[in-house]
Amino acid sequence: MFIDRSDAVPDTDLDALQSKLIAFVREFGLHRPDMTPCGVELSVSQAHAVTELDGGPIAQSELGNRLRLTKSTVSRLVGQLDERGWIARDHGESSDGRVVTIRLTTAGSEVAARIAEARRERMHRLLDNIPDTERDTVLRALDLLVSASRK
Amino acid sequence: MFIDRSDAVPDTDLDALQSKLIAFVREFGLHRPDMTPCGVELSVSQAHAVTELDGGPIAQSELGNRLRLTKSTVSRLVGQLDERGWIARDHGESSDGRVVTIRLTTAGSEVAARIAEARRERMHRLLDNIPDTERDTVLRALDLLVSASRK
DNA sequence: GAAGATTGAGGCTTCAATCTTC
DNA sequence: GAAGATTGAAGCCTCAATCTTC
Repeated sequence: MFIDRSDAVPDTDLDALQSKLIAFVREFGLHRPDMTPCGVELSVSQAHAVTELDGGPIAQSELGNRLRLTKSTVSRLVGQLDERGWIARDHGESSDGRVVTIRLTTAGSEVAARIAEARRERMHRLLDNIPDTERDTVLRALDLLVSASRK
Repeated sequence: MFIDRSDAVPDTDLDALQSKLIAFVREFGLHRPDMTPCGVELSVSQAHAVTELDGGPIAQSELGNRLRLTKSTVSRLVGQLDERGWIARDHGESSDGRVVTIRLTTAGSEVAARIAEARRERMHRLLDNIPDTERDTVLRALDLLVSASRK
């Protein structure tokens, strides 16, 4: 009993995708969680969290869902952002007494703006190294990879 | 004094690339270094190392270069693989007494084969969710991203 | 009992300092 | 002094257990 894949993906494409994905992860430094992205003095997750919170206050659990992080990770992450004075924890926002709502402070919003600018800089450097005619290709390919990963 | 970018990349593309890249990192689980990839009981770096060593024996420093990992990380990584009996450290391979050569043991080669198969499975699931006509697009886009990251 | 949040223990990676060899 | 390798200290993330609230 075996799986028939004669009509599916050729092995050469599989090997190519593997090596290319690994190469990209390494080159872009995605295997360094505590690396300061874009030259800003914070971790990758802290940057993602602040960016996400810049869209408005959300529940701590929801932040975890969007960042794909565990409850414990989010708890400590939020604690760090709180110590830095970048976020505030509201405990009476929801009718549910268990949920903690996170919102950006004024200082936090300023950090979010700096992060956005720094990250835009890095993306700029990246896109500058890609031919104009290929940029749409890259953007669409990332869309395909994201949606394919979700399934 | 400001930078003129009228002929460069539009901001909409920058924002798009940012969010797409972040989304891909999260969806594909790239922010979890110790996650067992492809269902195999080892870390991401261990899997990468074994895969790299499957091409033949190399110096420990060279392994670090290919994996984009620090000397200390590689030292501990190699130590773990040695404890598991998957690699062997030769110390007289090179004429240089400082260099340590790493080679896969028989057990290590078997692990490499299992990893390759498991990763191929995952890539297969990923590619199956991408339309046939778009697969070349994705592969070329990854090439562009890797080379653009290197510069 | 289930869900949101927190805390303790352990793994992965980095930086800095140290040792050995060149 | 420079380069390869190792060890100590610290940050980030996960799992498991615990507490609170529903």
